[in-house]
Amino acid sequence: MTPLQSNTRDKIVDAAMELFAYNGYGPTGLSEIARKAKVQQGSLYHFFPTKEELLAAVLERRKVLLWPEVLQEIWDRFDDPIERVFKLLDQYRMMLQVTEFSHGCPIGNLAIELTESHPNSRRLIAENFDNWLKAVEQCFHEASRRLPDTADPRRMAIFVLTTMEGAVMLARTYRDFRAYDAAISSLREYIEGLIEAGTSWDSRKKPASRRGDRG
Amino acid sequence: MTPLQSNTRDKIVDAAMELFAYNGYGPTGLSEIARKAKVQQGSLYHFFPTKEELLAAVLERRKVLLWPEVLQEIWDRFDDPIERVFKLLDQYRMMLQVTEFSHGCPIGNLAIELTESHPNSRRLIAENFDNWLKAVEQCFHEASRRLPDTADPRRMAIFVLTTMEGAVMLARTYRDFRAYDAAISSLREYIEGLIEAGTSWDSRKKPASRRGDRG
DNA sequence: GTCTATACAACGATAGAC
DNA sequence: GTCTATCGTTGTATAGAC
Repeated sequence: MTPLQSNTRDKIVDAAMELFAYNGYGPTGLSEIARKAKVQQGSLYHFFPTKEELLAAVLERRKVLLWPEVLQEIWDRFDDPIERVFKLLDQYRMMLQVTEFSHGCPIGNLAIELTESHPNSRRLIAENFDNWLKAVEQCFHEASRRLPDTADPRRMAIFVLTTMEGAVMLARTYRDFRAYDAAISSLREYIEGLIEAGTSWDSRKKPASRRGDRG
Repeated sequence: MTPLQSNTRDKIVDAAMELFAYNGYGPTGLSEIARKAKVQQGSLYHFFPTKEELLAAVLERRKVLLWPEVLQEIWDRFDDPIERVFKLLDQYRMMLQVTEFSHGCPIGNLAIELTESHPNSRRLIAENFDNWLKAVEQCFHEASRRLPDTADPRRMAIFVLTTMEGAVMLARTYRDFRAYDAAISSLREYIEGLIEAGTSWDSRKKPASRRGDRG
């Protein structure tokens, strides 16, 4: 009912968001969140009766931040949709490098930690993945002129996401980029293979369907 | 110095292994482990002075179990190395199905939970990945006659692992197999594309026979 | 809406009898 | 090597004054 959003609430969500990404949800104590947010622990319970409601607010905020904090700069700087996808993968690589492998994918981390034990949060995690997938799917949709008719933008987006999540997991485990770079280069090979197939025997594409498929 | 391995120790490691896979390392209490193993909590500290030493024993045991519990049956039933890889991926799918998405990859879970906070265990987790990668790499090495010379078995194995880990993560989050199946089908498309490339412009490669042993 | 004090449970780890 | 009792800490959540 208050017309103005309380600043305290935002500080709490921001602090929790960072700590959940860094330490995980379970290991992060509410007192730690209050300390980092520089609010009193009582305020915390004023806005979020339970820890899991705070988690929900964090996951809602992550959904909002996908565009301004993850995609926007890349989308502004690069117009080519395929390039956008690989710049996005570069960005996760840079994040690993800058943080010395201490930050992984904040959504992927919570997915593994919480899907089983916190069914309510599972849905919000899925929505975060959904939005990410939609953005990447849109890239492949926009590049469809270069791709075979059989190429499925949604399926390609899923492949990009699974590769990224797996690659981040291995980079953090090995604390180097060998596996990460290997996975991304295979993904690139796959997508460039599709582009080749899409432009070679189909260079004047899109008028309608044509035969000529595999074999 | 005891010539005979204590049975109590094994019971503890087995119970801990299962609970760590199911609930994670942090959320699993030592009393819970003792209860499940049906030993007294004192015994636990007799064999493992700290919880992290028990974790190390669990991760060492996972390394030992890779062959008999994950690979052997598939390797026995299927000779074709490419088929072995995809049957392995099928097996993770079946595990998800049988456990109703409650079990993911036990190593991947611990990787994300512990790489940052438990540097000592990180090395053992990496060794588990290494052994898995070696087994899959060996498959692609054995199939090299069907693959282009440029194909790198190690890099392909990494791609299989990242895809599997990402696919398991999404399956558990969505609690259905749409993303899992999409990712695996893209991976299959990638690998079959390599096989096509390997046999088309190179069909008389490597003197050995390579004629229909599929199925 | 802020702040202090505290209830109540669970945790990892330890001591010491047997 | 087994078992019980318990220490000291930390966790989430609450109560109630202001």
